[in-house]
Amino acid sequence: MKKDVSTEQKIKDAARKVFMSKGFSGCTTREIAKSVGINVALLNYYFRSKGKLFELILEAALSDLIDGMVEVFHQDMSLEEKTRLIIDKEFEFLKKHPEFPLFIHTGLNQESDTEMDLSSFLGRLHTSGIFEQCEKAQSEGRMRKVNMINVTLLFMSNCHFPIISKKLICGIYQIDDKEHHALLNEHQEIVKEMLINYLFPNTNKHA
Amino acid sequence: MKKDVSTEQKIKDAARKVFMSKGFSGCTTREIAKSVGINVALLNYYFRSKGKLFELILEAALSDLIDGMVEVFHQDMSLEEKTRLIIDKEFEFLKKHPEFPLFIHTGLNQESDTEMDLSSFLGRLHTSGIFEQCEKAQSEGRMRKVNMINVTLLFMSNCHFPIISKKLICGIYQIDDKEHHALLNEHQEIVKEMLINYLFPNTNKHA
DNA sequence: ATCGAATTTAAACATTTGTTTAAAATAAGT
DNA sequence: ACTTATTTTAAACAAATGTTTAAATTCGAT
Repeated sequence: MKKDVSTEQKIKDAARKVFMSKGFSGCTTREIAKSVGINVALLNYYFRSKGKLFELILEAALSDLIDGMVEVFHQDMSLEEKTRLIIDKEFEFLKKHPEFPLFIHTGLNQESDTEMDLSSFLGRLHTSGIFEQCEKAQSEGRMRKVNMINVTLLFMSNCHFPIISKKLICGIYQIDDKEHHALLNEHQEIVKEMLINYLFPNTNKHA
Repeated sequence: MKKDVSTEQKIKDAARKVFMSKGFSGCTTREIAKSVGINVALLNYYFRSKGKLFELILEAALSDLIDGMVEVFHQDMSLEEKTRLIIDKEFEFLKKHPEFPLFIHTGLNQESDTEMDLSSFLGRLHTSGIFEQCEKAQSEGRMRKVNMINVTLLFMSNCHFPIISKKLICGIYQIDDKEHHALLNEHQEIVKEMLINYLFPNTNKHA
């Protein structure tokens, strides 16, 4: 029943790659099928439609995103350490998968009929204990009193956007891929310092 | 020869609206034509193809983006004042045109054959005098020594991403449009303080 | 009013696209 | 070996899509 890797999984992998680089309406089912080496009909045999397949891929990507964060949250570390670690991890991941953030946000915007339910992710964040750890640090004055949604935004903005904006930045400042990669490395350090300084102002007064 | 507003302009306006909300491959020429109330052929009479029209709209949007920034740069203000003003302006603009940032970045990534030339925008930034003003402040120790590309990234990340990520944030944290709007207002202040503190650390030690 | 150019339309074209149907091939169970 | 269910394919469908053609309409200038 199982080959080396099942056809179903091969389709998912190919679909993920194609959807990520071209978006939902930017590619065709035939393109995905061809990249797997199968017929178009087989794609609708396993998944019911292009839209269903897309939803599946998008949901998996979102799950990966949350999992990556939660994994760090679970560890036994100070918030400063978690901050550094999560920024490093995010940058390293995104350098390898640059299409990821744009895919997620355009994907969420193209959901035609049914809005995807993301509420389950909040549960995973809650059970990671990160909210309690922040709340405690905030009440003890070690962390700036900022809403957790704003904290989320600060992290994601400064990790994801530099990847999203690659074409714009390279186009305007006339730099090539190699220079942009160096830029990202610089920026990674900048973001770490800026966020640490902002969120934990007391601990880092003269670091 | 000219109506109240020319057909050409009406097409551009409609195309801008449709492209912004659905992306290049997410809409059809007929959809644009219908929203103007004209025939599909007329669209290709004024612009040569769907792709050409899209390039035009994208270029105009990019130009608007740069213009908005340059306009602030030209004014006679301190860098701290310009920082606050540009963040406020950007947030206000994006609250009114939330599709703008996603459109630009997916647009730049969908350019099939010809890469768009963005080098002209660098010239406009240079003549605004902002680079010299920063260089001076940096050499005088009033501004942190950060590459201007990184500065650009910091600003754009923290202004654009909160808009881009609306669906994700609302979905995860289960908030509605109204709450998200309030969130943006909070975030606007956070970003201003964080960036000012980071870029001009001396001036704001105990503000 | 008439001529010619610019504007607009209806219709058609050739592809492409998502999906389905029915048959063929493969695998599994007996 | 035979039967049945699963997997895969080729072909077809209807609808959609970007673009073009040729005719109609509008409009300014003479």
